Amino acid sequence: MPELPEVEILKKSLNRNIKFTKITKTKINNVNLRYKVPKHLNKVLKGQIIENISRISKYLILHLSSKKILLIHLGMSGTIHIVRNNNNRNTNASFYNSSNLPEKHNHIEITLNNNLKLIYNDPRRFGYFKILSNKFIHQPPLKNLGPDPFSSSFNFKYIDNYIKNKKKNIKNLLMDQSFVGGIGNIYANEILFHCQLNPHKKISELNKKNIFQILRNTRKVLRKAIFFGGSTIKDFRRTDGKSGNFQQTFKVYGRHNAKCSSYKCNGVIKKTIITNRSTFFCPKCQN
DNA sequence: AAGAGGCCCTGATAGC
DNA sequence: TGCTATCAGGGCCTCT
Repeated sequence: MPELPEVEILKKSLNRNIKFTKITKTKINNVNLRYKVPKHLNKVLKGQIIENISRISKYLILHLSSKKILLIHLGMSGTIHIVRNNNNRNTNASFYNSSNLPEKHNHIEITLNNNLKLIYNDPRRFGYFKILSNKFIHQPPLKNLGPDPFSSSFNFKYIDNYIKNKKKNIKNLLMDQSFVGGIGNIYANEILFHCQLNPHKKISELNKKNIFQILRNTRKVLRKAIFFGGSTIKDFRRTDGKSGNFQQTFKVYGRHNAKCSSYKCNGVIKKTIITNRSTFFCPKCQN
């Protein structure tokens, strides 16, 4: 489910609402995620102050006062909901209340000392929780990640050098987390449309102009998605349960058989499969 | 050794 | 209504 924009929105919401709160209790309802929920999770979290919340690629990171970190990956369908503990009255619209909270798949509940509770919900169980030491940057899974798309190390020289002697196509390159961290299927499709690049195009055929297009449009599309509150296709929800709106601006994703929205283009969006993932593009203006 | 494909899991929807 | 098949925002593992 969540790609960089959705995790970034989640990070900001958590920083607004739970930064410097103390964890009083952890309840594990179901240990079955991609990896089993660590047995010592409760022990590690209890009494900890959440000093900061950051994001690397699609990973969410809670920095604890013990200097350990809680790494959270949301997989395809993970969401974190902020719930007010006692919401009998004085209902605050910016949080979930018991009436719109999902009933199934609430794997983990973390109670805080400010009357709020975090609920991790994940129907498909591809997400996971992991405790890491303060050297987490140099440990898997983070150590193999490419630069953040917004960082200065994601630049022309880096891309130009990275694609040398490689054979894959441009869509798989964008989706490759060791090339750049955070782009998934939706945004890879959208970025390539804005670059007017065919997703099948081999990276060995990219010219200088193409590389600059990739740089510019990657940042443009992701920044816009964050501004629109992320994309809700099926089940992405913000921490308050509301949907994102970026999906209304999709140019190609999910738009097969629809008319291309490019100025003066009369092409029709086509759907194909690349490495098992749905791929959408306009055959006419993406070459 | 890079790259393609299978697979983990549940739920929604389409088609018969 | 009720079955079965297909498809989902990811990424690890295996095989070539």
